Amino acid sequence: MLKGMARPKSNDKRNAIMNAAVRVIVSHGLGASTAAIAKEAGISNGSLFTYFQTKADLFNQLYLELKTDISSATLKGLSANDDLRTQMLHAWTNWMDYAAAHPEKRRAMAQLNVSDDITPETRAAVYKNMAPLITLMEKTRSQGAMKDAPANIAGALITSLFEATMDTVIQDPVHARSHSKTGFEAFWRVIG
Amino acid sequence: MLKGMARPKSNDKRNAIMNAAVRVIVSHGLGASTAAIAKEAGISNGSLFTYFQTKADLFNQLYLELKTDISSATLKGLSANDDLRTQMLHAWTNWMDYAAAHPEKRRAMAQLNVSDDITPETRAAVYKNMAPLITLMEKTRSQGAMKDAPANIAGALITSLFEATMDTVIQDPVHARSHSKTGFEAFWRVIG
Amino acid sequence: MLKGMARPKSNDKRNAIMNAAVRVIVSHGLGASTAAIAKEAGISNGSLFTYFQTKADLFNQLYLELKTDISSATLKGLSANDDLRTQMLHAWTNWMDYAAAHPEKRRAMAQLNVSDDITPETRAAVYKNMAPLITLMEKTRSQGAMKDAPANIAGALITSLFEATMDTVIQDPVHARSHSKTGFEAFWRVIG
Amino acid sequence: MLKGMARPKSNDKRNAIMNAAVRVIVSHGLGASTAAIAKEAGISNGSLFTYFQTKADLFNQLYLELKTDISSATLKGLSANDDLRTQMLHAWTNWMDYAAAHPEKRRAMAQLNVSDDITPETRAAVYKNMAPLITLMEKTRSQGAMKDAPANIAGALITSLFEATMDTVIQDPVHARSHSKTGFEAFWRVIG
DNA sequence: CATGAATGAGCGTTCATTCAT
DNA sequence: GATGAATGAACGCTCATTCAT
Repeated sequence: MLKGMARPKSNDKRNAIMNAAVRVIVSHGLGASTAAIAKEAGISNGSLFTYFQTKADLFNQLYLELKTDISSATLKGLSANDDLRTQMLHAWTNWMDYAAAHPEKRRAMAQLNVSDDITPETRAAVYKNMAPLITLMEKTRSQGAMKDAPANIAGALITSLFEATMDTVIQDPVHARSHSKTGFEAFWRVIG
Repeated sequence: MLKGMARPKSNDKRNAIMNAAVRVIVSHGLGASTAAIAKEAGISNGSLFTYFQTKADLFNQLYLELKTDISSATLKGLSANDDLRTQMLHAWTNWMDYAAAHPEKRRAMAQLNVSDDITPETRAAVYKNMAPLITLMEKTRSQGAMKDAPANIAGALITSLFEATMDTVIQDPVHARSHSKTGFEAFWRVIG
Repeated sequence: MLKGMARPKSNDKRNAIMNAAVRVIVSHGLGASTAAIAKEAGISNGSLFTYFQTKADLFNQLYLELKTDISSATLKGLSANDDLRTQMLHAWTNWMDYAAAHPEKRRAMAQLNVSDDITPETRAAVYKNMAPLITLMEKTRSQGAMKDAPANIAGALITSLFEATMDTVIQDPVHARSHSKTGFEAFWRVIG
Repeated sequence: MLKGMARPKSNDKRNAIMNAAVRVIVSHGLGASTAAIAKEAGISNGSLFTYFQTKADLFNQLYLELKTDISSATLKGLSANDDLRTQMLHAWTNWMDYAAAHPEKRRAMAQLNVSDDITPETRAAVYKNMAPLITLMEKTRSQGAMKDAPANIAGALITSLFEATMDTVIQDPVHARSHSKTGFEAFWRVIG
């Protein structure tokens, strides 16, 4: 690293705050105090503001990171050579596995989804991250039952099936595999 | 009017508070202050507590009322003689019409849905209100593509399609009819 | 009663408020709300202000009445022919009997004693009511062990013995008679 | 000073709050607002809660501190070799001197004495502080005029004489010495 | 850069008092 | 006169943010 370069401060600490925020949001909602998050992260309340300018800033960065994580987890191992259904199922399964492995992150994300603090810029960045997935979905849609439907309603319906399946998987993890399969089949009936 | 009768509690005022709460929740989230709600309703901050014991109480009553409204709007004109698809489509259309006509109520409801203030009792009462709809949906499910799926995942998927369609209708009201149709068809492919 | 004379409104209701105030002060302190007192009295919160201009006004009148009651109870049956010790014992016993019979009144009085709401005027009126007792005490003092002490310290000491005995009688009513006797003997050693 | 050490909690500030509380309680009673106390202490209202978790907590700590102060002032210079009367007079004089020097503290203490905010734990701690004095008093009592009286009435009578004398000393400080002497003589007649 | 005390606006709620009915 | 809804100032307390150490 070059001298004089802006130090990224401690990435460990930044991550600790992020992880603490997830836990505290899950247990106390978005109204959780920054002090509580700092404490959970093992740092002083003041230090939190060395890493994030404001609480809203923390929430935006956290939201983006959670979505980025899930996005790359979902796309892992995807092969463009496979047929669309195979790719889609692969992505779907990745997604569900991730959600099952990180239920807290999913829960925090669900809260942040409805927060007024998340800016349009963040939402746009999230959207951009998911571009490959959206492309895949669009390709699928344009050849299947929804080929004539506008993209917005199609996207909304599909996303909603993803999320509903995920939430069921988290709430009833014992039957995760079965729920995932049921969800995918419904999904494929809708879009395939 | 009886002698010794003071100004009675005004239903108009109660409604004004409810409506104000909807507007303020939409624009400022569940963190909206009771003072802001009272001001929007055109009453003093203290008066709000004449009509609702606590902020949580207001939120619970509001949630129940919104859900009850939408529930009865949805069931209006339903005829048990029709075949299931016709009944389901009728309900679906009612629901979407209501959502399109009251977008703010829908948005407030979405926020209240995830609020910690809503008690299990309120959720149970809401559930009870929607019993006829749930029965109809269960009957449909048990004869269609999801006949072998457990109820929890089925319910989650179906609800999610409702909500996704509704939100699209609200966000793009110009094409409300078309979105409603697209959503219903997807819905029917999933459950029918 | 003459026509046009200011009606004392309902004395029953006034008394009901007074009695309710005693009970509520005992159980909830001087911070008790006027609404709570009104409810205990079986009237509406607004009506309380027909009988008392302010909460402080109620407290002042109540204090005066409680002190007046105890004053006259104490003096009942006193014969100026008896020697001082006999008169004093008689008064003392009356006082203790009253306190034992009305422990709530005593407790409310104790609270009002330290209230900032009680005006100097009320305190003066109370003092005036107790004049015969004070005279008796002064006569006793001027012939006994405190004959050379200034009146203020003497009065304070004597009052304090009264009150301490009373409070013990109320807290341990089973031994009321014995405590009363012990207290009087101490009192007589001080002043007699 | 260690690195990373922030501004430490200031004992000066804590004391300022305590002293401010005494002054404000004297002038406005126990209903005094925390904001008023903070202002009188020259700090922000929020800062008060850095030093005391709740208003009741402040009151409890204040009460304990006032009582501890007076307790140690009273016991200062006491010699177990002296006869009981000498020891008792020494304590009595200390006490009166302290009260005369700190009339506001005495007044605040009198208010806190009757506060519902003071917990049994605090009262127990106060009692423990005063143990030597109580022991001395018990020894005296058991040899004197009240040797056959139960402890509760004896304690109440004695305490009441202390307090009555103190209050007179404060209200009429010009004759403090004389009042103190008068009070002690009465006290000794009661217990000695 | 870390710390945690300091700040003060803001919150939900209470309550003495007023006044329309 | 009786009623209780209406009022708004006040309260205890929290918390995002700043800044002295």
